[in-house]
Amino acid sequence: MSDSRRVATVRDVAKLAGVSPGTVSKALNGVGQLSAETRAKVQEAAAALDFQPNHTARSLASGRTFTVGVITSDSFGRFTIPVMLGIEDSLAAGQVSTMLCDGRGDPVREHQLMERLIGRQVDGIVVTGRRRDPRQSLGRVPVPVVYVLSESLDPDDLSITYDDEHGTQVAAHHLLSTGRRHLAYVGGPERHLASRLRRVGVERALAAEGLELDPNLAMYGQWSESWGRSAATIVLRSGRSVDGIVCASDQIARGVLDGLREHNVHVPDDIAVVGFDNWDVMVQGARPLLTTVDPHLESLGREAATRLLAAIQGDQPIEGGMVTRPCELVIRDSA
Amino acid sequence: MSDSRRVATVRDVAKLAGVSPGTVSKALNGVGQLSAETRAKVQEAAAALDFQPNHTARSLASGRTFTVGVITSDSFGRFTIPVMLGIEDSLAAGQVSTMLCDGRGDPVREHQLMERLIGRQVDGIVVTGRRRDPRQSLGRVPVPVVYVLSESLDPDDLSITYDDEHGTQVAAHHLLSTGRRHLAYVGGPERHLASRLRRVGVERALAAEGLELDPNLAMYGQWSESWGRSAATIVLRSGRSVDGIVCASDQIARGVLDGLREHNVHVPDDIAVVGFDNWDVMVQGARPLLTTVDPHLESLGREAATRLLAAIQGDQPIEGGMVTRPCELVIRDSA
DNA sequence: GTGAAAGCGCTAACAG
DNA sequence: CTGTTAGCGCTTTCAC
Repeated sequence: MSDSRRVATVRDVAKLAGVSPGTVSKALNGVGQLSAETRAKVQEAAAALDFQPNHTARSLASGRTFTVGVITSDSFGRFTIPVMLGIEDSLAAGQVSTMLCDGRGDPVREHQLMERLIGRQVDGIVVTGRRRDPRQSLGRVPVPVVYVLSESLDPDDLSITYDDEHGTQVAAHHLLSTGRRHLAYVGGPERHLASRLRRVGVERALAAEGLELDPNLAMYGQWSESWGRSAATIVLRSGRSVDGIVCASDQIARGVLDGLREHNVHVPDDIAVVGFDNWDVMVQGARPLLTTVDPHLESLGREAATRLLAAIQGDQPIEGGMVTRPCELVIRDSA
Repeated sequence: MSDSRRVATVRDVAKLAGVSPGTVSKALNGVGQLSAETRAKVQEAAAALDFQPNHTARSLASGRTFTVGVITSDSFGRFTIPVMLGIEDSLAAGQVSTMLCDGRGDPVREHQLMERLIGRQVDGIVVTGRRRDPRQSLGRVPVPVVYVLSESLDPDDLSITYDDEHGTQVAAHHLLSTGRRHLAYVGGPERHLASRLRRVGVERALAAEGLELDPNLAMYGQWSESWGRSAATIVLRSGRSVDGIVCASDQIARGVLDGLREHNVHVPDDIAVVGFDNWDVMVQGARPLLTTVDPHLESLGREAATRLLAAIQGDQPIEGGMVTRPCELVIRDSA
């Protein structure tokens, strides 16, 4: 379906309202000083003509496109989505739209995307990625940039992320405070920063009670359910009387849960289990419902966008550094 | 980090190359007739100045923004992502970017988004949604529109989607061709078109062999794992000697698998199970690995974008109707 | 082949 | 308070 009537411009509105185009602009944008009367007259005319300002022309004249670019290395995946929702949430109010690009984790491609976004005159850029591992900086960019989730290796960039260590620390603390004493940690691959940081969190919580994490019960593996199942078996066969397991992801936790059930171990009575991510699909499918750590990705996105907006409007320039937000433990039935 | 050197314009390039701005435009865009020599000179100058054309200005002058809007009702969810990947895939070649908006399934909001996109002068719009259920048309829009996944109720719109019925038909056919005779169907909510169509597919496949789907073995429930678990129990308690189960989603299938395992039923030897979606997370976590139907969402997105591009370039106007693409059975270990 | 000129639709600076 | 005047950076006739 297509409608080819020519669309109204400021000139048409001006003519109908009996004023000049400049006045129309001021009236509709609420800038400058105008009599309430004129303003009303213009608004009426605009409404009558169903006037929609031409965004492109506005951008060219004002130098702002009211668009921010988002470059992700997560292929629009599970981590990017909540971050995007947060970004949109805080941008929508300012009538700012986003342009999502998938860098596929390739620095060269990311750089091209950045240049393309710059060519499109975006007002700012958010860079986000799969997981926590630090990433290369985009380098010099003529507009403000904020990194979310994956921190930039350049300390002059602003990175906003969550606190892995704190997340598992809270999880382990919960286990300890409900009487568990012998904890195990089931991580993802050791090469992933998140795996290592989350282990430290468990150790911290134990240390606070004068306890230690048995190195044999601190394991690295994959980010998968099947690794979780294997890990459950390993824990049970270890001969150690484990009564609580902190997992580095909900997927792993689900595997652990399944593994334990197959060995007729009752959760949470015999062993309590905590996950990480608060990923609804995993959490809801798990039996019992999974107690897990929520990194609040959406609010990270919201914060990134808010900072970016402030920088764009010139209120507050971006200053480099790491912002690390706490996680929250969501208690359900597994611990 | 920020770099405030003024960026080069066509005028700068023109001056350096010793030609006029108009010539620069022609040389860089490969239009009109120019001597190879001049063209080279201009390209050299552009490179020397690291010239990046201002997209906004180009849009204003040419009337095309090389941007298409995508309105989804799926909150950037699981169904939108593959579709988006497909769209990007086919658009990227033409240097076209996308603007993703979340309509949250609210027709009013969707309409606002559409107007906003039109205000931003997008060249075309793709409308996509959660699942298959038909949706209201956006109505009159001054640019080409293509609906993907959720078909438009207006037959004058072009809708591209996959064939639910065919999907489960292929699944059931596979079960029958490997010797199963007594099939059950575990659907999602009956109010969802997909649930009903997928049931029909199973019936068709059975009919082709002179068999029927026992109404007691055709069930509707939820799109969840826990419903799948319940359904497995129902099937086993039915007293019917079921040897194959077609599920309306991978999540349901996973639940069915878990339910069967708990009753010590062996899959696929005792009962074979097929899912729907080919959703990696579910498929990989399932035991045994799930045989399932792939609706090829990505290629639907690709096709939608290709059609849209053709319409934008004026090659081929959008004509209304439904395009329904077949699904593909992906055989793994559960059937 | 190439240059000059007009203009896309809007905003912004400056008069009045 | 409001109108006029210049552009924003590019494309695109149309002369030459």
